[in-house]
Formats: sequence, structure tokens, C-alpha cells
Amino acid sequence: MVFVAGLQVQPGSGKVTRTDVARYAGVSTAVVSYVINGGPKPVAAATAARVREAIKVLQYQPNATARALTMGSARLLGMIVPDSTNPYFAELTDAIAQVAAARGYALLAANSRTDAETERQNTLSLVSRQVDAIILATVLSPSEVAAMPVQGIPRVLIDQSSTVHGVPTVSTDFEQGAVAGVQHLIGHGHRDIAILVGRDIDPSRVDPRHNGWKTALRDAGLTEGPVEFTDFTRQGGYEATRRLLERPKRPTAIFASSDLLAVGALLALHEADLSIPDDIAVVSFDGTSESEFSWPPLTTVRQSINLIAEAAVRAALSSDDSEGKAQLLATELIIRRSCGC
Amino acid sequence: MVFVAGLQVQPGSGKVTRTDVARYAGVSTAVVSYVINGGPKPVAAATAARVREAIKVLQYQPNATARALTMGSARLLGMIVPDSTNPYFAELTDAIAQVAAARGYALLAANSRTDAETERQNTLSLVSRQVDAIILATVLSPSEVAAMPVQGIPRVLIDQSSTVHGVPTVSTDFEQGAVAGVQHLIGHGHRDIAILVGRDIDPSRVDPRHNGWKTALRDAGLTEGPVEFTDFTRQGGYEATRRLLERPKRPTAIFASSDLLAVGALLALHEADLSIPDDIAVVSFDGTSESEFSWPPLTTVRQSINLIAEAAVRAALSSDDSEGKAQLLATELIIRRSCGC
DNA sequence: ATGAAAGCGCTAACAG
DNA sequence: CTGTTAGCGCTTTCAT
Repeated sequence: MVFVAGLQVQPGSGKVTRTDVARYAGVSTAVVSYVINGGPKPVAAATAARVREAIKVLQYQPNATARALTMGSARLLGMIVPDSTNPYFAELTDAIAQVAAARGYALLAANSRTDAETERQNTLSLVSRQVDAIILATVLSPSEVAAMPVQGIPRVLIDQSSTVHGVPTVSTDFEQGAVAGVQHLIGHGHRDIAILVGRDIDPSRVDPRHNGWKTALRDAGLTEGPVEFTDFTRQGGYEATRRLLERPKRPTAIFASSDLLAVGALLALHEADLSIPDDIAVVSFDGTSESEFSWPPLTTVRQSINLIAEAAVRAALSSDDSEGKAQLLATELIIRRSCGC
Repeated sequence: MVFVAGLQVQPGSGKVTRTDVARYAGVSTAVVSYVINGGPKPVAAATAARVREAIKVLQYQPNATARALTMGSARLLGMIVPDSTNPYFAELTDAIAQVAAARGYALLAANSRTDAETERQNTLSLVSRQVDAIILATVLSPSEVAAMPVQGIPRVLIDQSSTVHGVPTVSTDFEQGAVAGVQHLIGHGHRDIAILVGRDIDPSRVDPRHNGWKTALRDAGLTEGPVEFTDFTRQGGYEATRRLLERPKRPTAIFASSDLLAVGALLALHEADLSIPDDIAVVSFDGTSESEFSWPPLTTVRQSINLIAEAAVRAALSSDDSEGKAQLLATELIIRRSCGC
């Protein structure tokens, strides 16, 4: 315990409030606010210096909770993803946190574990914590999303193409990306191209990547290859691929709708002693770092995580509805060894 | 807009406060608190029912910020990791969030990007947000950690063996784990075992896994194999392994001190057309899901993420200093194909 | 069993 | 340029 100028001071221990700083600097609490926030009123240079000195000596840290109560904003963004350990979402969450931090916002991320009820709870929790907006990769249907009670907190949908009335969407153009990936395989001469698709909670919803695969095949005059639905995990990709290999006729190429699925597929293929890409070629979707270091490295349809992060945060923080539309971001085909180039 | 019992109600839009609920239910705000929190005062069954009805109709969500101000706790835990996209930390963060959620706490996670200054900023940010505790995988030295002004907020160190006075530590027993992994390689007959180690910001600090490797080698009467320091990334593992392969004498086995490093190593090995485990065996550390799906699947020293999460949250939330010590958790050797078993 | 009111730390309108 | 004060939404003591 230290005594400074007759005041009892315990740097770093108990909570130091703005009142302590004011007393130490011999000013009112308002003045402390003015110097901390640079306004709204001017403060004499000498006074400001005394306040700053007091802040330093007392190791004062403003209480963001109190500030949030007063201001009606905690400068906090919320985010919900279906699987926070999926590298794609891990990278995306990180990117969004960086962009948000640059604007002075922190990111409170939640994991719905691909469960509707958990997502609802996550949403309620974020709402009660007064986040300024929620960036949401939902597992709910548009009508269910619309029905959530969010106290007027803005939301931004990511990672899907369907739209919810009044809720802006920022997403990769899954369908076009899938078209590009499958066309690349077709360009290699493949006629029998399978697809691995994530199973959706809502069976009526179709993955746009599935549509893109169909489109590319149809446009090339090819018949649709086998389709395997599975969990959006490495294990899911592994199991789906094993089922694929048990079929009477083996496809010559696989389009996996995520890196995770592709990584699982690779293992199944290796275990079956198949050579990649000679016996069977693989193209995946996402372009996470993991796809770069698999064996063989995956040719992949890369989503631009940075652009999504930028656009999502901008949409989340823009109060004007000028951005109330759906934004579709382009993909980039990354050529590596798994396609046979 | 809806009118209920003469009151103007807009479910889901503007903020509904406890005052609105009280008015709608025809009670005082105190009573609303009593029924929401189940105390501290009893409420007549009929009154409670009216309040609950009002909450439902108005879609009232308590304001956690205001509650935090009053209670002095936001029921929020903070966490800082050096790389949130490293699957190990992604899985650990998720596990901690689950454990925290079970106790009614949310988790605010930050990424220091292995940068000391960023970690300091992250810490300050969490402190000002009044988190109840900070779970920290630090890149700072013990004295630097101790020097941080944290306003008395408790911290728990994870992912390291060194201790900071007064700060409890929960960590895997890195050294023993490394010993087990290297011994396994020795048991396979390897005499020339290299190690891949993460480069530390603080060069004076040695990775306990490095020590474990030395110990196992010494105890077996073997000379130390080559050591490669590198970034704690897949790319880092890749580059380190390429350097390893350029050396005059190639080791017959590699101990990688993380899955990420091992995955990078695998790619370098494949590119060099080396057969794993025949030409060169690999054992890694962590036991993330990624290690299970690489080719070949990695024999790995698994950290118990769930135990770490449990212990870290318990330590973070226990005010008594009974847990003020260092806890070292045991590892488990997972045998897969990369070691040659 | 219920209500009135103080107070958590901060901001900003208003007054000097 | 500086100070006083009301109020953000909630909890809880103290009255009734």
C-alpha cells in the first residue's frame, strides 16, 4: 500500500474509479471524462496533464461496463458459427475480430454446434449482453431467423445465399465457386464426378454448391455423378468417401464442398491405396491453410475470408440500410496437386 | 405495433426494460427482479405468474450490462491465446467456452498473434471490460506477466510450465509427454531422432518438450539429434523439415512439438519422396483432430483438452487460493501409423 | 408480500 | 474552462 499526496493508493489492486482519479487530480469527474474522451468540452492543457498523471499513477482503467450502460453500446460485436473448430470458421472469426478491433470493437464469439436450440440460446445471450450487432452463420431457416426476438439488434447473415427480409447477407458465391471447381475437373477430362455435401438440419434447403455442381455437369452435357451427404467434419468426409468407394462404379473425381470434407476424403482414399490425382482427383472448397498442407495439397475454391470479414463488419456497423442487400463475393480457384494439373 | 391492455407494445423492437415489465404486470421493479432471480424475497404465486406473463408478452431480455454494473461481475471470462487459428487453441478455446457456459459465464477470446504488445493490449481491453478472470497462454516472461496492471482480476496461466508468483498455472506436462513420445520412437529402434521446436519470443526460455526430448535421449544413452527452431505454424514445420533434409545425415525419426509442425513436416517429407514411417518416422504433440486425418495419420502425444478446460475454469472462478498452485496434467500417447507401429 | 430508493461508474446537458 | 447532476437498467436494503 502506498500513500501519495495524502491519498491512499493501491496501484493495481482494488478497483480504481474515475472518482479516485478526479480526487487525486483535484478536478471534477466531468473533467476526467473530457480528457479521456477528448471532449465534448475543452480542458486546459495544465489540467489535462494533471489528470493524465493521476491516471498513470493510479493505473486507472475506465470501466467499460459502466460506459456501455450510459452510452447504450458496449462496442461489442457478437458472432455465432456452427463449428468454431472448423478451420474455416476459426480463420473467419479471427479475421472478423481483427477488423472489428480496428474499429474499436471486441468480438464475442459463440458456437452453436450446428444445433438450432443452441443457436437460439446463443442469440439470446448476445442480445442480453447488448452487443451492437450479431454476425450469424445460422443453421435456422429464414423464417426462424426472422422470428428471433433480438430487441432491434442488427444482424448480418454470412455463409449462406438465402436471404431473410430486412437482414443483410454477406457471403461467398457458393454456386459460382462450385461451378468453377467442377469445370476445372471437367477440363481435366473427368466425366464421372462425385460430390460430398454437408448434411443440412433443414432437408428442404439445398447447398448452393450442390447446385453449382449440377449446373457445371449439365452445361458440359454430363450426367450427374454420385452424391454423398454427410456431417460437415473430417470424419464425415472420410465416411462419405468410404461409402463412395463401395459403390459398383468408382468416380474418377470428387468435388468436396469444404476443406474439412476433402481432408477426410483424402484419408479414405489413401487407406484404399488409391493414387491422387491419378486414380481419383479431388477439388475442395474453402481454401483454408489446412488445404495447403494436406497430401497431396488440395486444389481448392478459395473463399476470400478477408473480404467477407470486411464486408460483414461494415454491414454490421452501418446503421443506414444502404447495405441492407445481399452481397455475393467471388471465389478464386487455387491450383495445387490434387486435381492433376 | 400492438396495443395490449392499453399499453403500447412493440415486441422485439426498441429496448424493453424492467420498468416496462413492472408497469405491464402492475408491480414494482423490485418484484420483477425477485421473480427473475428467484429471490432474495418471496413473491406470491399469482404475482409471479403475472410477471412471467408480462416478460413473455413483451419479450423482455434482462440487460446484462446493467446487471454487471450493479453486481460488479459480468459473468464473463477472458482468454488470450497466441494463435486462435491453431487447431489446438481453437479446440481448447471451444472447450473452455463450453465449460464456462455450463457455469453461466461467456468467454471473450482474444488473439495475441504471438506478439507481446498485442497481448498487453488484449489484457488491458479485457480488464476494462471487467472480465471475472483471464485465462492466459502468454508470450510474455513471468516478470512481465506479473507487471501487468490487472486491477486485481485473477489470471490463470495455461500452456506453460513456468510459474508466476500468485498466478495459478494449469498445463499439460510437456516434458513428460515429450519423454513418452521420444521413448516410443527409441523403442522402434531409432537412434537418430530430430526435434522441431517452436521459436520463442524470449530466447532464454526453453520449451519443456525440448528438455523432454533431451532427457529421453540421454536416458537411452543416445546422442542428441538435430534441432530445428521455427515458427509455430504448418509453414514453419515445412521449412524446418526442409532444412533438416538438407543436412548431410538424415535423421530416421522426427519428434515435432506440435501437430501443426508435424503436418508441415509431412508435406516436406512427401515432396522429398520419402516414405513415412519407413524412411523417416514422425511423432507429434497435441492430438488435435487434424493429426488423425493427415497422411499417414500421426502418432501423437495427446493433451487432454477437456481436463485443461475444466481445471482452468475452476481455477479462474475459485476465489480461495486453494488452487493457487501449478497443476500438471498427464498426456496420453495415441498410436497411429506415422511411427511405424 | 410488495415497494421506494440508493447506488454501481460513466457521460453529457446545463450551469456557472 | 470547470463543476453539478440526472440518468443508463438493475439489485437489494429497508420500510411498509
